[in-house]
Amino acid sequence: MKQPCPYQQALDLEWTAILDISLATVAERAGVSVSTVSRIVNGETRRASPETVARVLRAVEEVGYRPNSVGRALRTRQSQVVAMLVANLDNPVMATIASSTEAALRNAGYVMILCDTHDRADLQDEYLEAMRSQLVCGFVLVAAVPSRVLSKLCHERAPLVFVTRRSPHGVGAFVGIDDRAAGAAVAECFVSDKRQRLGVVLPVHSSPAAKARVAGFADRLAELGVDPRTVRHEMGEGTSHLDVGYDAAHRIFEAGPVHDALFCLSDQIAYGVHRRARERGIEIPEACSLISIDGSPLNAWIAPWLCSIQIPYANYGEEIVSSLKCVTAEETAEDRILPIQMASYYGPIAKD
Amino acid sequence: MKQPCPYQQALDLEWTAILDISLATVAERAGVSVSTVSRIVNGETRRASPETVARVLRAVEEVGYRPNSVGRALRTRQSQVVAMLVANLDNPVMATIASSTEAALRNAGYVMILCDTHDRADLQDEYLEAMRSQLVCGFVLVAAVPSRVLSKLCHERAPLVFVTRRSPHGVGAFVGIDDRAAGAAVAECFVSDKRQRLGVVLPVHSSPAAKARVAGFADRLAELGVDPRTVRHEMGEGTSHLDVGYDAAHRIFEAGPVHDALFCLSDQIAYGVHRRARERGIEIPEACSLISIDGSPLNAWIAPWLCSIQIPYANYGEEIVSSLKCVTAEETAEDRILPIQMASYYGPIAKD
DNA sequence: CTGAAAGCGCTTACAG
DNA sequence: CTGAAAGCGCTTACAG
Repeated sequence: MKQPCPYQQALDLEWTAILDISLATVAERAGVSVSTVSRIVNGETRRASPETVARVLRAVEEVGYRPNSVGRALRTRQSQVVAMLVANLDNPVMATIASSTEAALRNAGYVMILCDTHDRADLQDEYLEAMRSQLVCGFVLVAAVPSRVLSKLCHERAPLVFVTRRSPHGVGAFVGIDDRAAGAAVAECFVSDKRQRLGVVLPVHSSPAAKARVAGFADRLAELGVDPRTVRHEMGEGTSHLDVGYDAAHRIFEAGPVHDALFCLSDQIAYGVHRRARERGIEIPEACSLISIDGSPLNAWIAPWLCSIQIPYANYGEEIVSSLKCVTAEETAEDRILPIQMASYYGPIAKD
Repeated sequence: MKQPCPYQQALDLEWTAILDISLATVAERAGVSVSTVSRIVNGETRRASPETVARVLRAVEEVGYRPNSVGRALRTRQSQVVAMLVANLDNPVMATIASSTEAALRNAGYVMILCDTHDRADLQDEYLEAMRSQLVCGFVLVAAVPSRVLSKLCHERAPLVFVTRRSPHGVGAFVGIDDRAAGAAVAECFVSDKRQRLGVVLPVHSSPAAKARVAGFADRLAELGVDPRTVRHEMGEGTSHLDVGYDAAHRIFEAGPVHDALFCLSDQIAYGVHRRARERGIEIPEACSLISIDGSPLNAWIAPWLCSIQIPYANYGEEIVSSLKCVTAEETAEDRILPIQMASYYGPIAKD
């Protein structure tokens, strides 16, 4: 039988000792069994007499009882912890998704373990194993890469939600946008702006999502009567998209402003292109307009020269959590495709 | 006695069932007791015969055993999880700190639960309670506010590390910069640039750290022969520092460019001021130079007009983890004051 | 060198 | 309406 360690015995050195206010402590104080206390603190109040309920709740109050999540997790074989694996936390887009997911999880009663996989399959696997051993109740993967453990989890029908990039192993829920449509929207913009000498700036190694954006762009251009073969595709090297844009633009601007419009696959790429243009003395957007995808709120403040398709990253959190609830309940979660919106160049704030 | 559930019995519906590869499974396979397996997987190999060790390790390999962190945490009353409470994840500074801390924790064998307190004392308390019930082995608080539970933890000598802002209750380790020195560095800049009509842009509600920056600025100005009373202090309203800068600059620029240099307490405030200047047609930095504190790497890309004291946020993670190790080991952790560095306006990248 | 046993805090059939 | 008991997976004195 457990010997509850009374409050006073807590050593200065053992700060966790104070958590020794367990069900047993409450039970002893209320003069009932731990079973009864457990039921009552879990809201199973109708199966107990009103007096007992009152007595237990008072005891809970008096000793300041807080349930131990670890004990419960071990018993139920499931915690209230969700694992969030992100390819690159330094990327503001992923940081925004992480932030909104954290808030949505909290509202739903969960907490989030956040892991940065640095886009590496080995780290992703390491984290997936570690998270499973934490008995997490679900996995959220932002921009996942294919990997051994991930494939295993997919086949075990683990509760997985993929964000931004679809499951590399075919199974799992998805939250994101219609990447082809986003590319198409950019094409429409260029054509309605009567831009003639078009270019696309993309990373050397691009994900399926990135490829879909480019394909949607090209297809819509063709539909609008522009031969996609006249469009220049310039790939940039670099770990961050900032570098990618900067690197690609180096070649693009070599011969001066021969292009009058560039499709940048992300805001960060556009920032990189812009820096190069600045250093080359090319006016943006006058000499060459830039359209990207992301629509960071920061653009209104420090990148007013950028036109960007807006992706509602701040709303991803609640969609992710809804999706997670579906997959946890073994329901087949349909894809959640969020709406995108064209953003214009930024003038003064409206209220001004 | 436990009945290990063999691999094959795992239902499709119960994906966690696969974790039923426990010490008992390994023990059975290796023909030894769980005690022995436990010791060996924990590296206690010299107390066992070489043959046993080999047999156990082979069994571990064969069944694909991974220790269950929850079982261990319950038993040892301590997990390998660290709680990170951040005042505002949307703030890029805090996102960078979170990101670097995640990496440092991983290298040290920990994982991080990330919580966004939105600068609210009630949420901070809620999270602190929840994290304690997860048996986290330490707390990292970025820009903590005073609160009931935090005060309790401080007095219990819980393993606490405070980042950016010192402990509001006096006890706990600290990682950050010398805020007075940062303010003083800005003052030196202004004086050596021969700026005459100075201003400070700060939030209406400023933390002790913010006040220290302003005080350091004023004191150094006085030492350099500038009467601090000639400096205008303009406070801006807003939840984000972007709004703060934008709001304050509305009044600052009302009468045109009467100031030739503004000290912005953070990069975000500077962005807000810059947007207002742009809308007013005031040239930055020609008509009015801006110096801020933070030195975000993004400045080089999209805010070349900004001069900013650089704080090494990307190095905070390892300092935080070192500090955490001290406080966990009950050593008295001294403050860790990181060096700051003046950043200049950004020209082309050097290699270019 | 190895194992039986106790127990971390919790939940949940089951019996009464 | 309530409680005794088993057990989640692990660690760790203790005995042999």
